[in-house]
Amino acid sequence: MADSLFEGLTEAQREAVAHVEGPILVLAGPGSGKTRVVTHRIAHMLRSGVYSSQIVALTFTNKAAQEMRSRVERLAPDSTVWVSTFHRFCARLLRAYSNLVGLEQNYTIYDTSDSLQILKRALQSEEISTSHATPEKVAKAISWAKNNMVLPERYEANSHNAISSIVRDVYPEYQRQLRAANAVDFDDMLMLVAQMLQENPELRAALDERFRYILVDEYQDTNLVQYLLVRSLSQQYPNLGVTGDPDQSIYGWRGANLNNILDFEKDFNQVKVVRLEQNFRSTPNILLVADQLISHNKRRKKKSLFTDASPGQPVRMLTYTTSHEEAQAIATRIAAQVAQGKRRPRDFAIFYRVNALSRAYEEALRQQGIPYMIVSGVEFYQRKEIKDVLAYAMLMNNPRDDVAFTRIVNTPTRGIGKSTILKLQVHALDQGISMMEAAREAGVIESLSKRAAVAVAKFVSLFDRLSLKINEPVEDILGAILEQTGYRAQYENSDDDDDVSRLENIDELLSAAREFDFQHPEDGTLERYLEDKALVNETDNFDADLDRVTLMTLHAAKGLEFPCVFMVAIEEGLLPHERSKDSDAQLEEERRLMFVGITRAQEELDLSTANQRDFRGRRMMTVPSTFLFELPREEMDFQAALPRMVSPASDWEDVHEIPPDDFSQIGESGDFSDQTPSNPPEPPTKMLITAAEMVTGPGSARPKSDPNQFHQSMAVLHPTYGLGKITSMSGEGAKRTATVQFVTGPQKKFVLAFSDLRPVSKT
DNA sequence: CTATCCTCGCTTTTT
DNA sequence: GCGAGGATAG
Repeated sequence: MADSLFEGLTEAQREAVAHVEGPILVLAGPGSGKTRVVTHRIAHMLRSGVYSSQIVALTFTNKAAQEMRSRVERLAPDSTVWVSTFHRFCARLLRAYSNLVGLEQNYTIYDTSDSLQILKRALQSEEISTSHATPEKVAKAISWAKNNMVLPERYEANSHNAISSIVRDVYPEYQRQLRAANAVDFDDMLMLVAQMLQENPELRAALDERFRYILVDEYQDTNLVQYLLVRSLSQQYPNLGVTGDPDQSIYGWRGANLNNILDFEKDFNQVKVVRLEQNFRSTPNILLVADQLISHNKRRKKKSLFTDASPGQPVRMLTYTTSHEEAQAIATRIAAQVAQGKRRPRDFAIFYRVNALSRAYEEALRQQGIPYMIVSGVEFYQRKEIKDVLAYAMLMNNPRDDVAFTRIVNTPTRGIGKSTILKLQVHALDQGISMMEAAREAGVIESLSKRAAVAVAKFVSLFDRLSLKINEPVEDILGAILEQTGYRAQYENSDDDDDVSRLENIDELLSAAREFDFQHPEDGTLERYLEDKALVNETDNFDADLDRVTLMTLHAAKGLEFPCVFMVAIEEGLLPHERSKDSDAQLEEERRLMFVGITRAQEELDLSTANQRDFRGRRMMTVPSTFLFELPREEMDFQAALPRMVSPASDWEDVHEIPPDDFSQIGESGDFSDQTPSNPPEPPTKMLITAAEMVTGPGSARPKSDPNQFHQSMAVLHPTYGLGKITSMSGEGAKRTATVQFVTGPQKKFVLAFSDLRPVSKT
């Protein structure tokens, strides 16, 4: 039946879609329609008589899962195919079979910072000195072990590595304390399920049968545990379909093992291999550059990428004298194209290797009045007030959760100080009980003063009162926490802007809880709600609908595409990064990173370097990346970015040599803009003028503003952050401060008398 | 206990 | 150059 599922597909794509039984490896080059193939394949399986309950599709991120789910739904509206992240899949299995791995069904999922608390405690109780290794480093090493299925008792220290001996000593205790708290860390979720399947052959066989068809997306990013997991569920029914591209594996540093995809054909019998090599995204010129670069990697599977698109413009390679000029030139180019109506801001993206580089481009864009957004992975931190409130809920759900207990026993303050908490902890450890249980025995703990014991007893009764509500709707539970603990009260009636915003965040949490209750009329348990909270990251801050230039790291760019891409700072030490240069494997990963960046571009691609770069507050001479010498230079457009540059490609190797007089520029003082020949950018057309445009020139001595002219909700301008709005104010006279929410994202607090804030006139 | 000072160190990031 | 986290003072 040549049905609609195959319409418009290439030969290779059809081949993959048509495959139902047995293992299949789909090697999907960039822009080759991979998701389309996977979703159509699922739909085809369903039409071929496979029950949707027998299929599970695993992804890494919630975003990918969501995307796949909605696309499957479109093709097969009433199917109940389970599309899930690895972690959520494992979370469910752990709930069902918790007893097999020493957990209770209501176990807690610790995030990275919670786990770190446990680790610090474990380091303390084992009396291990961390003077030569931070807890963070130890945590990383433990995570590595867990990703590689190394159980605590099997861990062996490496004599060359100081951290590994610490890990050997602390890993078992860390794991004990997690189990004592009835908690798991993220890595446990996968490792424990894998362990459970190894130790319980009947269960493994049953689940293998239940999940007869398993699909794994981004297979090149799987680690050993994930590999063991899917392999053990594909024994009697080896219908494992994996999709990925070894050339786009950029997460080796967090445990991804390239061997999984490279050896897939060895791991299973009669593997069907389909290569998706036709690219539907980029021009041949861009593809050629990508292909030449990646051909320098050894550990890969060769693919020949091709496209039907017309050649398009050559890829440009630009060398600037300074990073400042690089940023200016990019911003000017974008401004000009937008002004001409040729492109919109959202058509452009700027990619860099490290977040710390973003500033220069931000500033240049701001000066040009171009709207932009930064997609950054660092703003992930959880807000304190949210974590506090949820900690109460977590403790209700799992009273053994010592991290939650420690967090809220004195929040808001109720006279239970550090030493009291420590005494409770010691008592708990002695008796082999949880801190909550220890708190119940406060009256008989000798070391505790009468006063402390009373404070603790009061807390316990408060907690018990709250716990009565555990089966009520989540919104009611959180509401009760906020009222009965006095948590809300401590922030109410406060003028402080931080407190105001805390209350706003709390209200948002409540309305999200209401939404959860609404969405889960049947299974809206607190347990379920907390699992959602633990496994979903709400800061999905990339909104493709906004008409803004996108700034992001190369890692963040994976999976996206833009008509016009600028890849910047392609210099030794940055790309490849200096910390990646000691091994070939890491160097190849850096090359893949560049490959990923290049292949995001649909029509235009600019690669650039600067001879001098301002970075981390210092000015440094740079060396162009070795990767640049691996590109098809004859096919590219080498441009002198500035009058001073040597332009022809033949002289290009000389460009990075520093003319003697250039050293005069190296110094700690002085603004670049003084030295650069000023070629003022074309002023953008009127419709483009944003607030930043109105800022007076850099460094001009402007009198500070009178604090009294500011008021709540006023639009203001800052020379660095651009346009913003005053969300709240506090203090008086010289100490009067304003909190400003900037349109570019950040929220900052200013002492008005000393700030460079200016009101925006309404004219 | 909390505010502020100072030191350190510094890829990439999801769950 | 900047922010997190520890130390110290009030």
